[in-house]
Amino acid sequence: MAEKSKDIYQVYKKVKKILPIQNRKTKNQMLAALKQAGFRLTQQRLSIIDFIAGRGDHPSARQILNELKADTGISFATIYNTLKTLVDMELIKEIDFEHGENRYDTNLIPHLNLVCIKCGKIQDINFKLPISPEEIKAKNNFTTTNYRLEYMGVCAQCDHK
Amino acid sequence: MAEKSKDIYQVYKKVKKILPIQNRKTKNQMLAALKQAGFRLTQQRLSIIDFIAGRGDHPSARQILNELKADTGISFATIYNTLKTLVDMELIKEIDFEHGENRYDTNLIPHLNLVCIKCGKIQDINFKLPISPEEIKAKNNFTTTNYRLEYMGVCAQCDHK
DNA sequence: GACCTGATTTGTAATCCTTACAAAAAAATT
DNA sequence: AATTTTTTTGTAAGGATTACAAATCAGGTC
Repeated sequence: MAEKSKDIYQVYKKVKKILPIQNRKTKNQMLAALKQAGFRLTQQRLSIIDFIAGRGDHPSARQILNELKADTGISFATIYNTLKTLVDMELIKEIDFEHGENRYDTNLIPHLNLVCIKCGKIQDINFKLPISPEEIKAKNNFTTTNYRLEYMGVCAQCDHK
Repeated sequence: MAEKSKDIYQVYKKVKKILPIQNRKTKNQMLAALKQAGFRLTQQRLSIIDFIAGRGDHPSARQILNELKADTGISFATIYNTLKTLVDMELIKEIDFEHGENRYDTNLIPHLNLVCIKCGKIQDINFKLPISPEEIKAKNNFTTTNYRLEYMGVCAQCDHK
C-alpha cells in the first residue's frame, strides 16, 4: 500500500463515522461549511462552487478548468485543491472513473451510477442499498466510510452509433 | 475521453452481451479457453494461470510478479499482458482499486467487495443485485457489460490498530 | 530434428492523471 | 502600512499502466 491510502486513512480517522445519508448541498451551504471550518472564501473557491453546486451531471476537473479558465484564469492545481477540500468536507463526492479522469458528484445519497464506457456520461439511478453499512458492521466488523455502485456499459445514444 | 475507453469499446463490440452470471473458472477451463481462442500456452501464461486460478484473495500485478519472478524470471509487461487477455476473455475480473494497484478477482458472480482503505484487503460478500442489468436495459436502454459494487472502509484488523 | 513464421516476451520509454513543492500573490490581522 | 497566514500558481515529480520495437519462443512443416 502506498502513500495515497495513508492520507485517506488520516481523513477517515478524523471523520470516524459511518456512511452518512444526506441530500445535495446548496451553494450557500457549501460556502457556510467552508467558512465555519476556517477556509477563506476566495474568488477561485466561489467560482468552483458556483459552477458545481446543484449540477446533475458529473464534471471532471478538466471540464471545470475549461469552463472557468477564460473568465477567471484559474489554475489546474487550484481546481484539484478545492475539489479535494470539498470532498474531504463531504460536500461533494469523488467518482474514480477508471477509463479516464475522476468525476465529481453533488448527489450524496447512495445511488447507482450508470457509466457509459464510450462517451463517459454518468446517469444516477435511485435505489436502496442492498446491504446497509450497519449490517456490514454487525456481521463483518467492517466500518464503511464510502461506497461505489456502478454498472458500466453503453448508453442508449452510443449504442446507436 | 481518452484512448483507453475506445479500446474497451472495441472489446464490448466483440462481446456484445449483457453481464453474464457465472462461477469461477478452473485452471483447465482457462487453459482450454485460451487454446480454443488461438492463444499459445506459453510457460509464462501457464505460471500466471497456475498462480491465479481458484484464488480467494485479490492479488495485484505486482504481487503476481513478486511471487513468480524468482522461479520464472517473468517480466512485468507479460504479467499485465496476460492479465489483460484473461480479463478480455472474461476468465477473471479486474478490480480498479483507486487507492493503489488494480486487483484481479476470479469470482465472476456479481458480489459486493469490502475494500479496506488501510491494508488493501478485499472481502467478497454474496448478495443479490438490487437492480438487474435486464431491468436497466428495459428502463434506461443502457447495456450493462460490467459492474462494480464496493463499500470502502476499514476492516476489523485495521480498526484495532 | 532443423527450419520457418508469426506470436509472445521483454526492457524501456512514454503516457496519463493527480499530487507535491516552493515561490508569488492575496487575505486577514496587528 | 507592515506582518502573518493562507491560498494560488506553474512546474516537477509520482505511480500505475500501456506502447513499442527488438529479441525470443512455440508450434507447424519439411
